[in-house]
Amino acid sequence: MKIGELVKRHGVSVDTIRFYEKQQLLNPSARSAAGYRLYLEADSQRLAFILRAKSVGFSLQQISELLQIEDNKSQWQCSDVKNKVQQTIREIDRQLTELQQFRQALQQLDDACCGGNISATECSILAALEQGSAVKPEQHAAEQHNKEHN
Amino acid sequence: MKIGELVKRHGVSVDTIRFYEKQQLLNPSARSAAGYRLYLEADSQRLAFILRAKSVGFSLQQISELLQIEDNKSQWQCSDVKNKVQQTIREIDRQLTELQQFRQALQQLDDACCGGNISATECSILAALEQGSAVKPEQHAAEQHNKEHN
DNA sequence: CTTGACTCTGGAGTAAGCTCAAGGGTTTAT
DNA sequence: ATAAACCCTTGAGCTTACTCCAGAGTCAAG
Repeated sequence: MKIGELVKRHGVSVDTIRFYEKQQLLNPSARSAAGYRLYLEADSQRLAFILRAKSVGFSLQQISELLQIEDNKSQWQCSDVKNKVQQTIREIDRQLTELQQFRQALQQLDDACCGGNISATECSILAALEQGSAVKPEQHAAEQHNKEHN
Repeated sequence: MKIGELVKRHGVSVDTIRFYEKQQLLNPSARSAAGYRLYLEADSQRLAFILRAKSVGFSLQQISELLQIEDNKSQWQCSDVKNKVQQTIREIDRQLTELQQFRQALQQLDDACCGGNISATECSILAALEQGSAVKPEQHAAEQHNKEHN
């Protein structure tokens, strides 16, 4: 099949396919006389592999490594594959930790801010960013009932 | 002070400062006769603001918006600032959700794989990526005791 | 035989946030 | 006076995963 049918089957663009080829992830099995890329069923399945791995969170670099194993399965062991998966999980965990820290820092700023229609000159969020001090809630002409915790 | 002292104080590179200037985040208060950038205390504090906001997870774009408020505090309200923070939190939450889904998908693959020294031809991870089917643990010459759940 | 759909190559552009290099002027200490 | 350390501008490069464009050849239908 030509590139047009391949992309129709998988819902990706031709540019994506050519990009994957440049990255050595997916080569056409042949070329027509006019130079058109020709793909076989096996190529289509390989593309499906790539897209599934991508949707699961692998980078193209990691997919390339998995494909090397896939291409030569008998020379690799289960543990090789599992190691790659676990390494990816660890990377994701690192990103999660970082994001959660950001979230927490922002949540603290958010909690301390009244969010009302008082002027931003008294905003505790800006104050914290200016002075880098610990977060202190605003105390304007109203009740202040969240002094505890911390 | 010249750029060299500024960067020494804050532990960033001169390239970073010049980049922030191009992004209109931080302009020197003056230039010397020879064209050297000259910064005042206020500039140094503004840089501190930027770096703190960055460490908390704001993008440069968002920092730019915060600085606009900071530059003209009296014309903004607390709620304006709080809204920006909450918007950022929502973006982070979206990223967290996505990462957690990736993590879960990978964890399922990982759980199903024995990770042993059997050949990768029987690896359940590769099988799942090839066929796109639900994850099924390998069943080789050993006990199989995790059939439930799912 | 022509029109339109399809395909080709090569190269540029995108977002984000810098980092580096080339080639040159300035300041400061000795 | 000269060398080291500092500063300047312009412009390119890095990373990831594409996307878009120009200019041109190819194929199938009518």
